[in-house]
Amino acid sequence: METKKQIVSSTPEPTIRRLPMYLSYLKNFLSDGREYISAPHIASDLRIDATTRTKDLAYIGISGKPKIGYSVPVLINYLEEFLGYNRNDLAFLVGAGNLGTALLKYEGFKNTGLRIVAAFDNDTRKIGGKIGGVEILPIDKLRNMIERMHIAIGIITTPEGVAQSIADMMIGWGIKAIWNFTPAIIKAPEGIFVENTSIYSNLAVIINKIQNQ
Amino acid sequence: METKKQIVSSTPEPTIRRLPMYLSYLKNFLSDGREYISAPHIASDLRIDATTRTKDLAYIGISGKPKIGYSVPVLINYLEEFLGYNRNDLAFLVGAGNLGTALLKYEGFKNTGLRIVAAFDNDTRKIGGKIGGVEILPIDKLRNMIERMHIAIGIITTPEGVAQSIADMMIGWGIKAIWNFTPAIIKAPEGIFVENTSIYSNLAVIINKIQNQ
DNA sequence: TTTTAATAAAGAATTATTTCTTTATTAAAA
DNA sequence: TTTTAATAAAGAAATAATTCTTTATTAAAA
Ligand SMILES: NC(=O)c1ccc[n+]([C@@H]2O[C@H](COP(=O)([O-])OP(=O)(O)OC[C@H]3O[C@@H](n4cnc5c(N)ncnc54)[C@H](O)[C@@H]3O)[C@@H](O)[C@H]2O)c1
Ligand SMILES: NC(=O)c1ccc[n+]([C@@H]2O[C@H](COP(=O)([O-])OP(=O)(O)OC[C@H]3O[C@@H](n4cnc5c(N)ncnc54)[C@H](O)[C@@H]3O)[C@@H](O)[C@H]2O)c1
Repeated sequence: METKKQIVSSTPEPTIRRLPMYLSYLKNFLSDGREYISAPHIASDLRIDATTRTKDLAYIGISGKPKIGYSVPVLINYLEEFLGYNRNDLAFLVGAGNLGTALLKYEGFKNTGLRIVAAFDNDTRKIGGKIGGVEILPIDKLRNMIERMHIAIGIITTPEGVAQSIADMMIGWGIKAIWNFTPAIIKAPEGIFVENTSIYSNLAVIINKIQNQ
Repeated sequence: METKKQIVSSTPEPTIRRLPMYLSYLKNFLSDGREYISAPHIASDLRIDATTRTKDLAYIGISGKPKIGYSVPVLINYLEEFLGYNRNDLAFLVGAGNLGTALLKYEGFKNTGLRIVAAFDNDTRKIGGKIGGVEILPIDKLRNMIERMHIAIGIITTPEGVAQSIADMMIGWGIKAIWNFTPAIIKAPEGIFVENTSIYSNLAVIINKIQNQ
């Protein structure tokens, strides 16, 4: 039987993961007052092959001028647009513990399009309080709130053991993407996107490098 | 001119990043009381191709039995050994703020080989105190402490702007690997390994997925 | 025993990503 | 102007990683 492969000409994931790095670098560069930057320049600073970088930027639809390079402010604009920093994506966070608190207090999200509009916990001592200006609500309000506010992104910072059940709830009530900070492997149906921020993966790479000198 | 390519037959990085996932999954599986597990079984649960998984496990030197699968306790042992969870790798953390505090309090590191033995900050209100049982020391003690304790791993959770200067210090005094949680791009000489845990990269992937439905 | 079916292992093919090479463009210098 | 050199863009090649295919192994069933 013949299967037709669907061609989804989208930006490669490695590219997407590199884009915030360019943005951080360029903002820094701009603060030095320089207006144009060239591919080889970025490449040598970032230790990425110049071609890779040129292609990354081509994906987001910006081109430079030979002999001159790219306009840094334009580049920054394009990157922010592509990364959705001009959008306003609302998210809920479940698990206002150590990590949850750090995320709720995190100033860095202000520059991105992400806004955590409420947090949920099952610890009565936390419920009713505010962290980083965000209210902590009882977990049984989650359903109503997701449905009412059409929240698309759910952040999970609960203990590993309850992560799947929280995810199931979120998905059931309409969340489209889950940002999972726990080591749990979240199972989700087709169409629901799960992104893991796994500190253990990073640690594994570090330890592996150290072991092999 | 001819250049001879050095063949470093090491475990691929994607594999290394997946290993902690297997470990988490298998520990969970073990708690159900089952002793053996097969490749297709893991594969379907983890939504990774069965071959990929078999190859991943082959890299860490474990083989299964046809018709039976792998012994879960043995698999767990091998994974923990490979990931260095039986080692005792000492680390320093610089920047005892929101994120630093979460990491210092994090119970999860206890199972891994990583031990954060001291934290450093330049905020006099924090210095002298303890977070998660770890002492907060003044930043100017960093040199002496790294040299005396032969610390190999440096964790950076300071504001982005000072990250490079902290890294330079760490490298100068003998740190071999830097775990950078800031969005800064850390420049380091050959031989010093820098691992970035970049929340922005994760966010970028999520937003990109949402934008393209 | 012999057969069967589940499974691991090895190898081949495919796909994705990066790096290298060539060509085209253009601002600045001659 | 014309030439030069820096650079982007396009295309080709190489590399890395994943997925598919075949073969070998082995415990359980017949
Ligand atoms: N602390 C870190 O630095 C860090 C780093 C990486 C990953 N993580 C992971 O993040 C998760 C949280 O870690 P932490 O250190 O913040 O733990 P924590 O115990 O401090 O926080 C967990 C929070 O979840 C709440 N909670 C528990 N069950 C709940 C439920 N059923 N519904 C709603 N809320 C519930 C708790 O009340 C608590 O506030 C863990 O899975 C951990 O592995 C933590
Ligand atoms: N908070 C989060 O959830 C989060 C998530 C991802 C990444 N980050 C990144 O982690 C870093 C820290 O974030 P945060 O929210 O914890 O910020 P924070 O301001 O709470 O913490 C920064 C800490 O660094 C200390 N510090 C500042 N300059 C220093 C110096 N020169 N030497 C030693 N210590 C110094 C400060 O005193 C403070 O304690 C930032 O770069 C941020 O982008 C934070």
